[in-house]
Amino acid sequence: MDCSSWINTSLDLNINPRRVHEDVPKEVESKLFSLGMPKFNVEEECTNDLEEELKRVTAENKKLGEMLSVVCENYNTLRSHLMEYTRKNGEKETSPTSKKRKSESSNINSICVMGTNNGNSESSSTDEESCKKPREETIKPKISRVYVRTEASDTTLIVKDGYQWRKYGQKVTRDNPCPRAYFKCSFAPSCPVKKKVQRSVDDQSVLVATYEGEHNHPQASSQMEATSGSGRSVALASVPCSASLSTATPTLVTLDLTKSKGSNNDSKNTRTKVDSPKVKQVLVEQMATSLTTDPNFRAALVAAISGRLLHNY
DNA sequence: CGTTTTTGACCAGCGC
DNA sequence: GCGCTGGTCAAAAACG
Repeated sequence: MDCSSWINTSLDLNINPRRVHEDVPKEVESKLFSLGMPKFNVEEECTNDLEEELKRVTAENKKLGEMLSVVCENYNTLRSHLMEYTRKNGEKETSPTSKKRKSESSNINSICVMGTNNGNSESSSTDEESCKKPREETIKPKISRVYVRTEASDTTLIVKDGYQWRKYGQKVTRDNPCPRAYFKCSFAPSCPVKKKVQRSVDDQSVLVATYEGEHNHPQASSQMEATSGSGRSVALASVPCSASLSTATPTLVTLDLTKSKGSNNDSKNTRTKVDSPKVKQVLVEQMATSLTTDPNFRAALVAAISGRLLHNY
């Protein structure tokens, strides 16, 4: 259920800013201050207060972490119940209104991605069970359904799945006020695959993508990166999901995006999951979000910048 | 200028 | 046969 549970995109940076501060000479400190950066306060009378504050914040952080894990656990339990329920409902669904939908519902294979579609979402809760299997394995039935969590404010009906799609229609359906978008695979002219994307009636932050048919060509994403200038269908399938920060010295901060994906995680199981291009994409987006929102990463940036300045002067 | 998106029109299946 | 609905087409607009 929770993709973040099988691969941790948080870098868990262990930066100690105080150590940086102690190494900064006064002239650099004043230059940093003139650049608008906060002046490092190393006065002794503040140290005790700061340590107390640090302890308090650490304890609070720990408590919040425990609460978060409980909430995630409950969420995952509820989600598994929901998936089980929808799966059973799908089996019962034998009397749709139209002939086309009859054939559609006969062999729908639901996949719940529930990841961040656009990288803006802070949600780290994903469907682990469904993430375990790459879509290529579950596309055997002609029709499959994928659920993708997006920002509720995001009005686009774009589901990034590594393929290149051309929108050919949009329609408001009776049972859902949100419009349904129709896409054809545009990577290969002969590819018969179609995709319908519509927001869920129950939860409008969830996009429901219904795939019809099978691709008769390899996934476009890796070739797209190299050959096409069109950035409309962005996929980062080939980017390894590895980032590391060296904190051995306060002056060195390294983002290692060149590591092979295998070296990132010992778990064989996890590696299999990461091999799915869709999962990779979600991971990369989650990692980008983690980086930009992680206060530790910001602290590391400050350390790196101050360290660089220290070297220059 | 080529490609993609938008959107109104059209078509086919279904229920009454 | 008629109306409703979902799906597709294609011309125009938008975009890079």
